[in-house]
Amino acid sequence: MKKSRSEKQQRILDFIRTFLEKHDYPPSIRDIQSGCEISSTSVVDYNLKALEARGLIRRDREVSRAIQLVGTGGRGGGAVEVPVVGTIAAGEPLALPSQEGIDPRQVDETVTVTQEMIRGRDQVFALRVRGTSMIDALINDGDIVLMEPTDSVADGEMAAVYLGSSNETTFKRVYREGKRVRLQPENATMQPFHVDADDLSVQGRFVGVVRAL
Amino acid sequence: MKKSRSEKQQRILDFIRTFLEKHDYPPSIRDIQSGCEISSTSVVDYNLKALEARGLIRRDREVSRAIQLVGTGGRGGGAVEVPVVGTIAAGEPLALPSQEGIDPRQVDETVTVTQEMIRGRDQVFALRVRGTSMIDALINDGDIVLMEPTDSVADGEMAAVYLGSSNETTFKRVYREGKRVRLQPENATMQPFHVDADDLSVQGRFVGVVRAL
DNA sequence: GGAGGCGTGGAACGTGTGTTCTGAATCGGT
DNA sequence: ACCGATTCAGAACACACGTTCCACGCCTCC
Repeated sequence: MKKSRSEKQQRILDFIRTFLEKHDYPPSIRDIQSGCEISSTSVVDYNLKALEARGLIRRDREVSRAIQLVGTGGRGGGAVEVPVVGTIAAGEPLALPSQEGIDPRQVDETVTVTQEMIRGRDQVFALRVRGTSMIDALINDGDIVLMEPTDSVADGEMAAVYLGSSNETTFKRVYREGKRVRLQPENATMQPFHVDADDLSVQGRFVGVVRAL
Repeated sequence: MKKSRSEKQQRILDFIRTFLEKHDYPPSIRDIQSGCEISSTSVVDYNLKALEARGLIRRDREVSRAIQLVGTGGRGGGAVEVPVVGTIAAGEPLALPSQEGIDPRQVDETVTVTQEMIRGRDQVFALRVRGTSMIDALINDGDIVLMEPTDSVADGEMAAVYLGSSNETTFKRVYREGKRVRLQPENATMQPFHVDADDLSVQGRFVGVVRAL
């Protein structure tokens, strides 16, 4: 009576999820055993190790109930971890990771935001802002902006744009003016400047800001 | 060397919160013991029972790590519901509920913020800001500010203050100047004004801001 | 058929962990 | 100063729990 390899593991995973939802603390090995009608604790341990190897959970050894879901957005709550992938400033280059599939585990810094801040948007990442060029848009030096990957924005939107000729990335409002594009700071003491539309590629659209406290 | 009754319990509560944030599972009694530098497990148990009696946590007996936060926002997962208790603006009165024991269930509107925004502070409430008098502090019309109840603030802090003679509440930076107090807007086009220190009572200290998207 | 890998059963071991008990220290009010 | 209530210290107990070990059935491949 063999079951497919992942079926039992999937069942364990679901049990952990519902248990977590119900109790707000993770189940013990023996909770899983009785909850999934498994005959032995060693079988549970065996499958938990497999799940950990697959990266679906994380465990702390020798600690009871030390099971953490890492698969579907951590815990079901209203909070989301967003990776801070770098710093953005006028006049400085910024290397962005590949747009798709940013792995939160590869980024050592993350910010926690509520789901309503990203409103269901996918692949949101975050950038630390350097400088006060967007101060009038209430974005200060040191703030963290949430960005949604895209390659085009509507007129007047705030976006992170890459300028090929000068190899730099900057954060401005973007206005199309024929074949040229106007990059407008939100700072009364700064002047807008214009670049060729072909020289510019949009990296991401502004979604929200998190104040650095 | 006696500490105030709730100080140790507050510390335990904060520790549980941060532990939960870091590990995604609740701490054991001995985790709390070492984390809060408490000498005995029985003391932890004693205070946990007190916290449970006050309704701030929930526990399952005979089960390890079965501590659930119920006080501020249910789950410890990083998101907290903060009640929006009113609107604050220069020149308009505002009725604040009793400082202590604001019941989130009595307020129909709440904002969801991450726990790191309130950093373990207790009794945080929120106010919707009307007007642009604090625009230079990056607080705009329509934004929601998080406030911590207090009756005194350090010089230069932003606070919600009530002026008895004019029966109004306003949100400004507060500077003591002898027997008078200077209320300083954060808007270059506005002038500060002064009130008698006796006429002023501090309602809450600025903790953070949530942008209205 | 034999070897090896994989999933399973059952049991035992060591320790992590909640609980409880006994006293002492501290606090608050009369 | 006295006394009850509260809080704290330290130890011990009982068991919940993660871990490990060994044996067995099942499958695949040579």
